[in-house]
Amino acid sequence: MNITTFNVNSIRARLDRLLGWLDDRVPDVVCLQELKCTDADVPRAELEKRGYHVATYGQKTYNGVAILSRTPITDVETDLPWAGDSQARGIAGTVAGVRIVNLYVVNGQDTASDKYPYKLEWLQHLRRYLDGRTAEPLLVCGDFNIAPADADVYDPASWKGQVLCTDAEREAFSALLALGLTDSFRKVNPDRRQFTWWDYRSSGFEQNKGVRIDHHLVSATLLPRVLDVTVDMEERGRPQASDHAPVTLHLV
DNA sequence: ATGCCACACCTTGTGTGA
Repeated sequence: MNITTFNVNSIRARLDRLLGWLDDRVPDVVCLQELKCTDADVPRAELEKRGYHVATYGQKTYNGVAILSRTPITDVETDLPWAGDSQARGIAGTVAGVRIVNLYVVNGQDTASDKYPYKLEWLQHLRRYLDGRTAEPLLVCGDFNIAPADADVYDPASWKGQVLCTDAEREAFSALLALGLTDSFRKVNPDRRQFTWWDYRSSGFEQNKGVRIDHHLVSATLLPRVLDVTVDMEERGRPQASDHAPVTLHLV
């Protein structure tokens, strides 16, 4: 079983690429972020035609998340991590006995922006939501907008103190792990320098100037099933690609 | 210090992303 997290940066603008990628890779489960459209505007029929069950939590213009699965998705939950959040950033569902929480974490824009304290508040709500849920086979994946360590950044000096890399964000990430979750990529590849997002500007991808911000966190009961985590660099290099690469967790 | 690119918006420039 494989589960991909992919920030598509607009499911409508990316539809041809997304469908081409699905036809090529035939993934079991796909967690999408940044749909940038309402549930009604999600091209559901195109996905279902390919054999996917589709659960969405959309929003106009910004945010929006979805889970696609070749087998049924049960117990779908939206409005994560708390009901008072007005932004569509979290959806959960159970697939083949694995509880999957798909997240589009707040970017934060800049430490001086109001969006930055909102990001930290959002992460606190996420921690509260996940607390007590890590005993089951749980996968928390998505675009975390946090590079957990300097090893996850192409130029740590230039990123120091910048949003995605601040101490407060990294502490919030560690606090999630402390609930009983493991950063599966780093567990499997302790020393590998691999990014998941590259800036569209200034040939970021061509120069491999990226950051690792898309993650698969697994609970202790799921960890023994982890085989590998791979980043689809080929897809990121294609014309009209998202600025994120699809990242796939391979389970036994 | 700014723009560099890409996307949505009932667009013709602005906000946001990371």
